[in-house]
Amino acid sequence: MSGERYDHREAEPRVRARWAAARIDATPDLNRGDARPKYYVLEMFPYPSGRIHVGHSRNYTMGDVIARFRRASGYDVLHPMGWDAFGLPAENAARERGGHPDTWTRENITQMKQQLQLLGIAIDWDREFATCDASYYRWQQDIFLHFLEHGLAYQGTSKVNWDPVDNTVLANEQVVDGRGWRSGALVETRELRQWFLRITAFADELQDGLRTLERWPERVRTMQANWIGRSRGARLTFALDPSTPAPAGIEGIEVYTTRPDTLFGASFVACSVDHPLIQALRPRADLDELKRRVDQLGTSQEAIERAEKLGVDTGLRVMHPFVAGRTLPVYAVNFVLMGYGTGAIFGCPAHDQRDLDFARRYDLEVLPVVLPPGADPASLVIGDEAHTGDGTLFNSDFLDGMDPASARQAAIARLETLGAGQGTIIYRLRDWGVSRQRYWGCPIPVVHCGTCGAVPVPRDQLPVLLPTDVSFDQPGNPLDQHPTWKHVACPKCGAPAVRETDTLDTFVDSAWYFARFTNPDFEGGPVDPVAAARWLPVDQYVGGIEHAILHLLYARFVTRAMHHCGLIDLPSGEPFEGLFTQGMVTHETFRAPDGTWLFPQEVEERGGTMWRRGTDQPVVVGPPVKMSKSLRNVVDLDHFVNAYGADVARIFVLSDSPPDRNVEWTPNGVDGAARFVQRVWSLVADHAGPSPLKGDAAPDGVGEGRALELRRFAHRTVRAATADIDGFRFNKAIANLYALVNEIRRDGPNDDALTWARGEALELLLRVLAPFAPHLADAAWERLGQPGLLAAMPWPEFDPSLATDDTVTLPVQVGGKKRAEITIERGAPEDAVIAAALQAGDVQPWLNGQTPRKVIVVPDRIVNIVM
RNA sequence: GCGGGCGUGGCGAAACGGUAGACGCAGCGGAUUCAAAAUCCGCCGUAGCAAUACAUGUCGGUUCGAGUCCGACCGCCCGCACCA
Repeated sequence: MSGERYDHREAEPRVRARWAAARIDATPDLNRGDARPKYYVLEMFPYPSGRIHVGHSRNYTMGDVIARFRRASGYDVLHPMGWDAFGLPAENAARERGGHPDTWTRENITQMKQQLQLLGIAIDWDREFATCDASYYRWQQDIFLHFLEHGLAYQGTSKVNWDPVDNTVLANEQVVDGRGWRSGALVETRELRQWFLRITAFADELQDGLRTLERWPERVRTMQANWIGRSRGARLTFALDPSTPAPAGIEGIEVYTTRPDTLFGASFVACSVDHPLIQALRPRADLDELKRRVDQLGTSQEAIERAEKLGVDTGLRVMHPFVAGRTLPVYAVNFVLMGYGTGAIFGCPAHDQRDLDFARRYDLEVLPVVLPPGADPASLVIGDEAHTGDGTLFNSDFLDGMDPASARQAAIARLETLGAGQGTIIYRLRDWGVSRQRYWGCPIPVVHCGTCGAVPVPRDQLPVLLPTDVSFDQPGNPLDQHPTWKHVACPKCGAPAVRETDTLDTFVDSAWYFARFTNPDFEGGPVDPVAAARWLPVDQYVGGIEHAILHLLYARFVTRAMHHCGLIDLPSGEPFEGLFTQGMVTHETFRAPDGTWLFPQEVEERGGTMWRRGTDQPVVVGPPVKMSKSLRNVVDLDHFVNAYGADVARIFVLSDSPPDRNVEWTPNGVDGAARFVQRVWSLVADHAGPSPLKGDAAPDGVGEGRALELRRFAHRTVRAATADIDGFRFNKAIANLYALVNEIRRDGPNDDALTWARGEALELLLRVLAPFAPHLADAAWERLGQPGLLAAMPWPEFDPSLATDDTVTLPVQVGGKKRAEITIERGAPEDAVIAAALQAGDVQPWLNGQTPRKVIVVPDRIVNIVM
């Protein structure tokens, strides 16, 4: 043992310099003759929020492992990086600390880029851009104009959270318990003119396309399908009962339902407080009060749905379409939204939980019409739970005896005959409101003219640049308050007009950046058709599960819309062929007696409990949660890399936990990874004697004994670890490498054969380790005197004859419990396996001398003797 | 509230429906050391001297065989359209 230590402070920068000189991160030239199959790896680009911590590193490390693995496996790899740089936090920072959002953002980008480089992530930085670069958002404005021309962008109105004290629109995140986060004022709801993108035009395609995404997690596809929410149902109109007083001009209420089969169980009709009928009845004290309460909930769906179900009886009644003389009360309620369906529903309490809760509260009739299987129609009582499952229709006239699915058809047919309604398909998905009343975003390229209306900014006048001289000392949108910026001549008639002061939702920025990466300098349009055709779709996209719905759906939509406008040629419309959703890095939280959060380096353990470092203050330790600056449970990347090295961070965040699950950052786990690095190094430093690494021929004896065992183990490890990387089981790949290190270190005869086998195993180890711990692997390669860079070498191959054993050990079960093991030739015929199993000594006592009823043999896996 | 997911030793985990606990951490014992750190070797689900029994959030089901499939429940996590 030489005792030589691996010095990451010396090795990591040196190895990175060698990579840089060899340009291992460069994207291969499109036009070269010997192009290989392409592979586009992309991590969701980050919001430049400040310094990164070790928690951020996991996403990029995973992408880097994939990129390095694919590069070695013979692909032309594109692995770019950029910055999702517009958004609220920069504006908040400007308001709180002064300065300009642009300055704050650029400083963060500089820092984060350095830190990513420190981690050794092999990114082609030549393609870097930030969404706040005018050279990027200029093309986004161009895309917006195309959408406008194709009817995919339009103006409408929608509700926003309004802070009456700050006179500003609040994000849902900025509404805390119904109050503005800064002012504390009760939030109001306002209806504003806004820009929308017509995502609903692609609802069917977006839903159907999910079926083709075979390399997406099933749960993400399910969530998106539910979000789009295509449903078949019926629109029908309940005619107002002429004997009740109705507002002039309103003769009926149109509702949408997915359950026309339950129409005979209807006991009320419920309208949104914003429904035209309810508006026509106002002002009226009880309705006004309900409207006020609804408005105070804000616009978030969660708040609305969690609120207690409330309603006001309008006093109006409507007539049942199927039953002459039967009328239903009409309520205004707080749980029906104007934006979904027709803004009105009929309630069938027996078969819908929400309707049942409402009916119980207001003492409305509960009439079951679907009889659960096996239930008795005479004694069936609906308690606190609605029956939403299958059954047989009863109490339902012409539908009696049908199952719900047929009853739906029959009810729709009858409605259509009566002229009272028709079958239809609707979507839960709403058009995408992209207007934001904020400064730090992409300006919407439109001018509002008193005579010409909304006029697109001519293409030759793009980009509409954000003004830099803005002030954040007053609330509201700085663009709106800017003294000159918005005042321009109408592009059409030349009369004085004003610019649109709304900017685009930052989800628009991230909905097409992956396409721009294929040629970020292209001047002929948003996307270079040649480069996009070469590189798209992204072969492997990596990011957090929190983006399962919105970001991914918007990107799928924009890709289709761009294809529709001829901006991109991607008939599938699917930008991401493979998707992997990674888990977060978590850490315990620490809290001082006075309630302030403490950084991990501010606490220490003494006598089994945690104390504030150097004091006698006890520390409250909280459970591990996602690393975040606000809770201070973060480990700074620069400090960590200085102390342990980038590779220890890389190994740690990928070992221990499956990549799609969270991993808890612990000091002990870090030490384990650091120990592994040193073990690898000592194997390298101590390697001497005959070795394939020096070109020595295999000595006699490598085909037997320990040498053969080690060779088999090493080749098996390459096979398993390769499959693990390919299948995103990075934790298992690393566990296999740990096991290989243990195996190389195991005692054995001190002979040339084993020494040579160790050299072979060491080479295979380093080559498979290279994507995970690239600095260590290349430094070790150099230390072994090998020429060139591991980072540029092809992926190692294993010898199938060594990776497969010719005997297998089978467990023998009796009655499903393991009683013995037999070792037998791989692929032995079934009767030989049965004979060996029945003769096994440990099996005999369990047979009691009887003949088994049955013996189940799973070839090369298991034997089960059934008595 | 609605939609989606997860739950296995003291801890992170592994396990094509086929030997539950690979690999790592912690712990325990030993070697080395004047001593400690580091390093190395061994043990390590629970009960039991052992044979064995019991163990994958809880309860039930399918199967020769269930951590894995099905149903109900409990707990935690993600999303809910203006955080990114």
